[in-house]
Amino acid sequence: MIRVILFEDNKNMRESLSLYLASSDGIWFAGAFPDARNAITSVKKFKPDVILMDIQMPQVSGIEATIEIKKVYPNVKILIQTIYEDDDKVFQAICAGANGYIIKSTKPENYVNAIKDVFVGGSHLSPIIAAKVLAMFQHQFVRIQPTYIELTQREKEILTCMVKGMSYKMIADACDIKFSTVCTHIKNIYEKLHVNSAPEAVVKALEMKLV
Amino acid sequence: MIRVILFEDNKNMRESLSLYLASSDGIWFAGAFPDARNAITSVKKFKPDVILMDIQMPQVSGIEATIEIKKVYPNVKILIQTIYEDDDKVFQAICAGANGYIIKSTKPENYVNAIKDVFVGGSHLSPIIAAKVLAMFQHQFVRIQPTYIELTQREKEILTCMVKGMSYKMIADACDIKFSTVCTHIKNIYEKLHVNSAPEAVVKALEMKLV
DNA sequence: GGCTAAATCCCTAATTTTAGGGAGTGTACT
DNA sequence: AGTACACTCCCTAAAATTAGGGATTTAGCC
Repeated sequence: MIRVILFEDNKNMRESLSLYLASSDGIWFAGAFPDARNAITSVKKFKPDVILMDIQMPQVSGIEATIEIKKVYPNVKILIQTIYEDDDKVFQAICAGANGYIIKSTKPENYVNAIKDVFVGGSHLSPIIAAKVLAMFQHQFVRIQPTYIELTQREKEILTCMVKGMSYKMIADACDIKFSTVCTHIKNIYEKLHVNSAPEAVVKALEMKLV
Repeated sequence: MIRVILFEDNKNMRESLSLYLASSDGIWFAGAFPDARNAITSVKKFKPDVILMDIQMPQVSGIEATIEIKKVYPNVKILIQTIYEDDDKVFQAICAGANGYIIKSTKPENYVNAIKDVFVGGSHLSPIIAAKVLAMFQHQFVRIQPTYIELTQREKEILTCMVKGMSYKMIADACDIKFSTVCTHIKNIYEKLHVNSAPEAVVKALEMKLV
């Protein structure tokens, strides 16, 4: 049996969800709360395996509650359930440590599926949310290089050293070349990247993921 | 009806999946292929809405095929189905533009659910995969600040200017303070961040997401 | 062979940054 | 009333970076 508690400010929603969960196989519904002000004590008292958490609640938001609970009970699974599907909320929820994110419009059996998924260590994301997460993920990692910049092997090597915060002298040592050669390379790098200083070059290198 | 094609090198798997999909409601199964060498021409010919793609295939991997197909047909939905659940494969698949990732052990009806999810613009991730994605996501974005560093408002402002590649003089102008004050602030910043140069400070600022 | 690009080296001089030091103002908290 | 801290400013001098210029060697390509 999976012990579940619910945080949800909307009375109707809270009562109907409670009823549904209480009558679901494999779920032991331990309690429902209209706000998350005493979330920690509730968790301590009811020892849930999975928490269903609304985002929009008076006093303490579901995001804040998630952060607090995860700090003290990192193994409790938290399933966000909300009507919000904007990037920011999704982003915050994930960063807070949520184990799943389902939108409220889903069929009630999806709640049970999601609870079972997160209980065994998986995550459950509604398709719309999953799409958002993947999009954010790609945006983060896929290299966008509109202006294709060609740095030579040596130049990349030296740029990498600069990113590490090394001085010209240290770079010369590390690459086993003369100080003056480092100067030359860096001059060329600046020209190729259209920058005029080390910090600028470093920022550009990082954002273009050249190194 | 959702037009679906399948890339899968394992004969048994290919045939049983084909059978199952061909008999599923709402799905028009258009074809199955043992490798992805002519993926583009197959897509052109069969005009699928959704492609089921294995990762491990001879000649051309499912990841490579995904990249190629997405380049030409960005609107075709690609659903990765594989036995691999290691971080690297998941990561690559997502970066390649996959719209979903399901592991082969799932029940056949999950295939149909996933196909329907991606067809309407959502994404579908198996719980284990979703958990991995969320973990990677958190790892990327959650600020790990073991050494809690407090920069004052002004210091953050100046650090931001440095990240933009501005010189001391430009910063002084921008913040409407004297050059010497900029020096003082930067000295303090270096002390707080335990660095000795502008590039280092910039890198640290970015990786600690202080700015 | 001639050409090009990468990589190496050197010089000078201007400019910028960094490392010391000290010092005054205002605000907020105790 | 006193203290702490953020913010401001100044000075000097050493160190590092940037901007010019030019030069050689090696390797690959036509």
